Amino acid sequence: MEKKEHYHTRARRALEDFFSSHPDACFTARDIIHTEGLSLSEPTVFRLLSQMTEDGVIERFLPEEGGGASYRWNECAGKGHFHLKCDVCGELICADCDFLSEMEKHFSSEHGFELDSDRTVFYGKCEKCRKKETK
Amino acid sequence: MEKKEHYHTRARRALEDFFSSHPDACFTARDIIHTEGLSLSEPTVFRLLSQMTEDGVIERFLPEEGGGASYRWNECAGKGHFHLKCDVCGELICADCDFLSEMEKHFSSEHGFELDSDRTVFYGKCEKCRKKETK
DNA sequence: CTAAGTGCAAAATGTTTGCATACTT
DNA sequence: AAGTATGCAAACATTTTGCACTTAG
Repeated sequence: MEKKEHYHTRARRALEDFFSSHPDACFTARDIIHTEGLSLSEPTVFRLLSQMTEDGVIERFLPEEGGGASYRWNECAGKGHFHLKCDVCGELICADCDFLSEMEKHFSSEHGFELDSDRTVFYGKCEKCRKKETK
Repeated sequence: MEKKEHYHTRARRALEDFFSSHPDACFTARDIIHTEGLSLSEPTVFRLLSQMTEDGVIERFLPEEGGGASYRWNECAGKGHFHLKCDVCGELICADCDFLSEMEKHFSSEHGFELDSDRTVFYGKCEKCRKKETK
């Protein structure tokens, strides 16, 4: 639970700028390594991604199919929210509504389970993709 | 959506037997490869795990930290259920209660999201581990 | 000056593929 | 006989490590 000391280096700033200027998009380590403007080495990218995830600056999402973990700017840090991931278009939707506390209550009282909503990802099909299909 | 034809081979039977006789435990490909009684090669294990997951015989869970994906006998195949994964002891609990349809209803009406409950894993802390901590 | 960060090369993991052989149907 | 499965070796992809060097505080 101790905050580690981080120097403000070029690499760290570059990554923070990169994520914060694409707040809704997910990137893999690979994406970042191959982004021209950044030119960061593999170890540096993985090290920074891990640190920034631990610090809550970005969020980490596990790989679905091929490829590695993906990361995204964490706008709603610590706010209590949940994620909806569309299996069709791949979009990751950040949701925040009252139902969350209802879910937490249910899991706690009925299953004795303390839900960590920030880490839980709901899979399914998003509104856009559902509409497309019923055409 | 077409069912692929599968031969009943020694390897396939061995894996099915293995999973069905440990219905509550999760195994990685690595675990299986190193299980003495089975003696299956790496490619065979990965190929079978993929096929059996597609066919719904087993369930696949993505890696949390280190290690690869883990697999488990799918007892509640197609029954509509959800999973609670304890971050502390790692246990994966299979839950099946009425709240599920309530959740589906909420996501559908409020978020336009069609939930695939079978694939969704809730992270948090299970009853046992919560009790342990408050000692 | 000291602690932390960086890049390179190499290693460790997890998973997949090409291909010749063996098994199921 | 035809189609699928297997094992080996090798390829691939992702992530980590060791180490010499640089940079921030």
